This record gives sequence, structure tokens and C-alpha cells, in this order.
Amino acid sequence: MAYWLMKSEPDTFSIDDLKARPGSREHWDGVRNYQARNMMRDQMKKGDQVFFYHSACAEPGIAGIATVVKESYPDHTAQDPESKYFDPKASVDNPRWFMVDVKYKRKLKRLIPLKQLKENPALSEMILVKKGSRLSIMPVSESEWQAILEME
DNA sequence: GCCAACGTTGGC
DNA sequence: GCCAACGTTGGC
Repeated sequence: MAYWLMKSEPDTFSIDDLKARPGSREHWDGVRNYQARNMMRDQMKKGDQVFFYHSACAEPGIAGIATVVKESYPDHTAQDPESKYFDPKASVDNPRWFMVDVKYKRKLKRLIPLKQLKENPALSEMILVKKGSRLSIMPVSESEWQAILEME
């Protein structure tokens, strides 16, 4: 089992929104970055654990935990001209973009702010805290996962 | 295959 | 809303 971190803008889709979905599960559509896509498509497995990160908001940080419940399949929003994620280069034969399904597990006891993640020496190598990193999906090592849980 | 121009992310 | 840092696009 692997650990991941996935970013979402809470104004669009927050941890509470995930919890409120039918079955508390949702497909993770809209990823339009190749690095993030490749990890989702090739490496994310059912049962993997995910930190749900709130980005581009007043208080960026880790809000909760989700579980991967369905492995990668084509992101249909890429083929929908009405979608803001529409990609004219995507097709049924060449979907180009993929997504997984995740299920709400729990919220952390408190939101762990990015600021505090940056201050934790155990997390100094985390992609999230590296300058200029914009990856919306990234692997988290087991030691980083544990270190973050200890900050709860 | 280079690289300038453009678009996006996301913290602040 | 600003803007630094990246990623992507497309002309050549």
C-alpha cells in the first residue's frame, strides 16, 4: 500500500464535499498535468491512502484522509465540450487523461497548515514544501505520513 | 529539438 | 490581486 497527497481547492471541492457525496466517494477528475496523471494512472492502487490537501484558499493545509477505491480509468470530462476540463485532443481511442475514485475516510482532528508542514524537519524533503512545486498529486513516504499524523 | 510566448498554479 | 515558478505550445 502506498501513500499520496492530492490537492483540491476547497471553494470548488473540499473534504466536506467529498464526505457529503453519495457513498462519500467521488471520481478525481480534472487532472491535466502529465506527471500527476502518470502517477494516478500507473501507480495508484486500490486501498492506497491519500492526504486530502486544501490549496488556493485562506488556510492551505492537510484537511483529511481518503482511500483509493477505484484504479485509473479515462477522465470523461476531457471529452465533454461543456466541461471546463475539456481537451480537444482527447478521444475514446486516446483518452489522454485519467482519474481514480477516492472515498472519504476521516478528517484530521485539525487542519494541519502548510506553514507548520514547512517547519517540521521530518518533512523537509517532501515535494509539497519544495520551492516552486505545483504538483497536484504526489507520493508521500511512510515516514512522512507518520510524521504528519503525529502533528494532529 | 530549441526556445519564446503564453497559460496555470498556488502561496501570500 | 500579484507574481514567481513551472509546464505547454508551436513556429522555426
